[in-house]
Amino acid sequence: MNGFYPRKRWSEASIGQQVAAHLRWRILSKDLESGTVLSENRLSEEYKVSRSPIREALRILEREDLVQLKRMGAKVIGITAKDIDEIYDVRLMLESFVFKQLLQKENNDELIKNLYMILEMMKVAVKYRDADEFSFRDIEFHETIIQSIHHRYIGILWSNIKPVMECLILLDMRHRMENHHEDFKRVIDNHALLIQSIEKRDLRLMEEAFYRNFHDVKKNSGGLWANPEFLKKVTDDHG
Amino acid sequence: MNGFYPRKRWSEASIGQQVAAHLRWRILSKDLESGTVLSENRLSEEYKVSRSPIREALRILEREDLVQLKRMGAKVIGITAKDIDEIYDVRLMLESFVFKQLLQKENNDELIKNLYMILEMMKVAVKYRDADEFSFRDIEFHETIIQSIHHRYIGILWSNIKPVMECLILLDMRHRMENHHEDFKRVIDNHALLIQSIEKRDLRLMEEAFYRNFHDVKKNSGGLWANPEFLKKVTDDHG
DNA sequence: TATTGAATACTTGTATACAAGTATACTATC
DNA sequence: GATAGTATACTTGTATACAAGTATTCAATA
Repeated sequence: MNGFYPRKRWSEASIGQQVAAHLRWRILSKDLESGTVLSENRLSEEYKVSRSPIREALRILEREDLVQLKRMGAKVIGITAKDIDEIYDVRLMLESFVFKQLLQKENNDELIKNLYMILEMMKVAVKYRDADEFSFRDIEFHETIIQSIHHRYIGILWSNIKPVMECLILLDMRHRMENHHEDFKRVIDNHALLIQSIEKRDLRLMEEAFYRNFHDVKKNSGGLWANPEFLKKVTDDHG
Repeated sequence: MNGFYPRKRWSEASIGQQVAAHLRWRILSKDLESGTVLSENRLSEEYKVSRSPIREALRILEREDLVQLKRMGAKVIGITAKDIDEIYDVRLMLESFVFKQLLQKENNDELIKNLYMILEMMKVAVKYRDADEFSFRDIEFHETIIQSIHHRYIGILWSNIKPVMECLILLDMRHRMENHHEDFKRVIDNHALLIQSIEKRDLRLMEEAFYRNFHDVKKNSGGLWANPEFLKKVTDDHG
């Protein structure tokens, strides 16, 4: 398994949440193949905990559509290349919504300041080649935008896709940091562009920034999703 | 409490899901006031079941942001008038996204056929003054649109807001059926307009249909949200 | 009177026990 | 050999037991 998460305050989470995070990681990194059937008892033995937290974990993953709870065991659903495209689509949808709301506010200075600060931190993370730190800052960047309008249901929706995105970005960034370090400049630039679009209230610019990021992340560059081996695994999944 | 749900195959759901549905109803119908602290033990006694399903129920409601799980008890968050506005916003966002995807398909006949069928059923429900049936068909109508593009994460997001929307619509429609029966013609018309916009691939028409429905549902007509007494309760909540 | 401190009651998180249902494997029979 | 039927092992759903931690209450003391 790809080294799992950085131990980032997991200690204060319940065992169920920890197991969920671990299973999520295993599913998204293809350690657990799609179609695998998980039994509460076996997981209970494997993780050396009782069934209660295991059940909690499976419910969490069910909500994220990573497993399907059936009469007999929890079937791993996993994620395909198409799904990865789609989850980025959804984030774009959320941020477009937010952007339009921001246009109606007279003052977004606070948000812009925060975004620039996060951007600086992303640069530092690149400088020190810390893929994990970069990933978390990346997530924080987008979360900051999305939460800036204090829209309850937008927040709920975001919280629903966040864990999966976090895993995907971590996986991707770790891969890039190893193999395609030059990518990060482009990613940074795209984020800078995004801030500027908010500053200038320029919808076109925002869409361009998104389009570029979309392209850079998923197609033209050396991301994990462009890795034929990984992609094959990902594509075969739902076959 | 407002009569609760019609007993619609609840039997096959687990106790936890049933309790969650019941609590959701109590929260959204303001039977349980915002700020109330629920204890697993007390709920366990009240519903005459063990803590296991109660815990499951509370986790479900936490994901829907209806309660906040704290160290000591689960605090009811409830819902405000602003929240109701926002959840409709979010559904509009989802359906706009879907609409744009539908524009790229060459053939939406199947979807359109299904929508017309559901619309007919809504008319029948009105004719027989069955508010519950109407509500479920209404939900089904929108769900049919949203699921039509088979977009995994859009589906997940919808499943997240669906239970709350279902409750809200049920509450609202029951109220209208009693007090403002004439409203239903307008609602039907708006839905017909929405189908036509898909048929004609007319984005403007869709937005108009949405705008009308939005207005009819929440502002100009005799819905529950226009009921000063209920609205006061709703507004005071987060105070 | 105000404050400190201990006892108590209540909270959640986890482990375990039990019940009901399902798939599987094996045996007996045709 | 094929099939029907039963026994067994495994599954989830629910109930209960136990542990650790927190708020509250109430009394003793400054």
